[in-house]
Amino acid sequence: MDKGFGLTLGTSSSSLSLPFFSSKQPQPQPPLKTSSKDTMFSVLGFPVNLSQPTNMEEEGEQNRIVVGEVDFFSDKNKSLVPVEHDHDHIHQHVKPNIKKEMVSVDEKPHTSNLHVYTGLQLLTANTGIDKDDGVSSEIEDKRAARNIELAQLQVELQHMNSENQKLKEMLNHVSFNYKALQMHLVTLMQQQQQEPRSENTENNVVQGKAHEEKKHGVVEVDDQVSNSYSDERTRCSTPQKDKIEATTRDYVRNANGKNELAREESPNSESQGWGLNNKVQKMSPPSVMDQSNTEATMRKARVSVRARSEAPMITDGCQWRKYGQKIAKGNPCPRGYFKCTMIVGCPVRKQVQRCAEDRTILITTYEGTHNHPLPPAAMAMASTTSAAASMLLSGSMTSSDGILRQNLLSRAIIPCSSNMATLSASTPFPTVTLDLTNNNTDPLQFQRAVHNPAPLSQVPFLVGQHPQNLGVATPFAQALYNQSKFSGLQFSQDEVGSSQLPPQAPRPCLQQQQPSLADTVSAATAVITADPNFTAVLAAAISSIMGGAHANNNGHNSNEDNNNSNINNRTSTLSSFSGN
DNA sequence: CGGTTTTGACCGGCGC
DNA sequence: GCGCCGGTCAAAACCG
Repeated sequence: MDKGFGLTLGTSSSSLSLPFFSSKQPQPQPPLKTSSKDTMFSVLGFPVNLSQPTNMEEEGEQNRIVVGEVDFFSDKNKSLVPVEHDHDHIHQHVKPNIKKEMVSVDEKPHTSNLHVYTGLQLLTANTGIDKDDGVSSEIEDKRAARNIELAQLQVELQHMNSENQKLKEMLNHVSFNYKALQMHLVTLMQQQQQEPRSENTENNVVQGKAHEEKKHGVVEVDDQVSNSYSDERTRCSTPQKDKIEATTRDYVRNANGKNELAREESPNSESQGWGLNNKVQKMSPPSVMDQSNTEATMRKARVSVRARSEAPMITDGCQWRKYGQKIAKGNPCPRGYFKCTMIVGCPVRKQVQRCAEDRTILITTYEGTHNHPLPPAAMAMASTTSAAASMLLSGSMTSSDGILRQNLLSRAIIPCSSNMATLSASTPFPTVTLDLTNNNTDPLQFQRAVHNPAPLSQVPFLVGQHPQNLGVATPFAQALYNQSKFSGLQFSQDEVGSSQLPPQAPRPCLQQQQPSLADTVSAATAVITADPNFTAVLAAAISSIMGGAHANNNGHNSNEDNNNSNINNRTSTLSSFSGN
């Protein structure tokens, strides 16, 4: 049964005075009225009163619509089409109005003729007018599907909006926590500045040493970190005169415009970014020694990387300036000294020297933490060295749990710990040595070769028999992998060419593994990142370290700060790692 | 010409 | 106290 629906188009005050025509025959139209049965809505901007079935007429397969005195029908496309009998009339009297109103409709955001027709369709559905016509029902199905799709999109949009809102809230929460922690840190620092350093003074008395960084003109106070190492790395006390002289020298050099020297002469300048007054620190040693001492220790902590490279220096993304070269004892190869020149005042330095036993091995030792933003290419290595240094320090506490935590982290990062990297607390500076050469089966051996003193203790640190696993599973390894990519070393034959190697040079073991290494690295990355437990385990390990650091560094908020910052470093590296 | 490298000198720690 | 050694400085040389 064909059913149409009648529409009465009118204004709020009166019906449209449009000539009436009908496809069939003119029928008297009732005046615009709104009854309880009527449904008012808008078509093309006109208020439309749906009054059924008074104006409904039979129109074959088409839906007959009577708009005011104008008779319309809805064609297959649901377009409102006046009946064709009087086109001139339509064009003359109706079409202009319709066009005008359609334009006005289209100009409305999110409003279109489709909506109008959809409204009609919905009205059709709401009014219970069925169309059992096959074509119309097909169209209806399509439109229904479209409506469903639209509804789904709207739901999805709402969902995304709510999710976005949640993310905003999370961001605000994190920002708030960050600010709160920052405030807490500042408060603790201020409190500590006011407290007498009785604890460390007692330590100094007990040890009979008041450690002073003579060259820096700053007293270095022993803390747990320095206690944990041999006395080799502690400095004998010097009279106040030396400090004054050193400080005076700094100021003289400052007057000479040697900014770099001024920075170099004072490790405290590393704290300038934290808003601490360099001069005040020099003049009031006890109050700020925790941070300066920690930073000094951080600067002393080193990360040594062994990698095969024919290049004079591996590319790690940072800019370096060579400031010296020495022939070290026991190694005919000169050792180059480099400073980071990314910004003036960056405390990071590195030493580059070829291994005496195997000159294809390049030993790069990093020292310090960058105090400036790093390019992405340098991020991995910088965060790795920083994390390594802080890990070294956090694990070097006097309490045994330092080692415990260290192992925990290492095992969390690399479950199958082995001998790829070693940690030495016996050298003058605590050093983490990472071997990428895959040559040494005995890390202690090369450790002794690199560091003259025999290790008092070697903490089995990270890493697997398989450097492939190392390559991505740790921040270290990620950085090393990147580093090798940067320097074009062993990990890919395509990236640097093996032509850099002298023909007579024996192929490194790792290089023989090159073809499979990159693939293995990718596979390992996929496997590890696919493991949901990995992040959890790592987070637990970091939390453990942080908790332990808090316990151990009770009252030593500079260490806490370092730990926090380094946790950030680890996290950033982890993020980049996870992003692979 | 400005930045970088080279290289001899210098400094401080440490062992004898 | 002296010498050795690692690390740094700074003037000169070099380079783009």
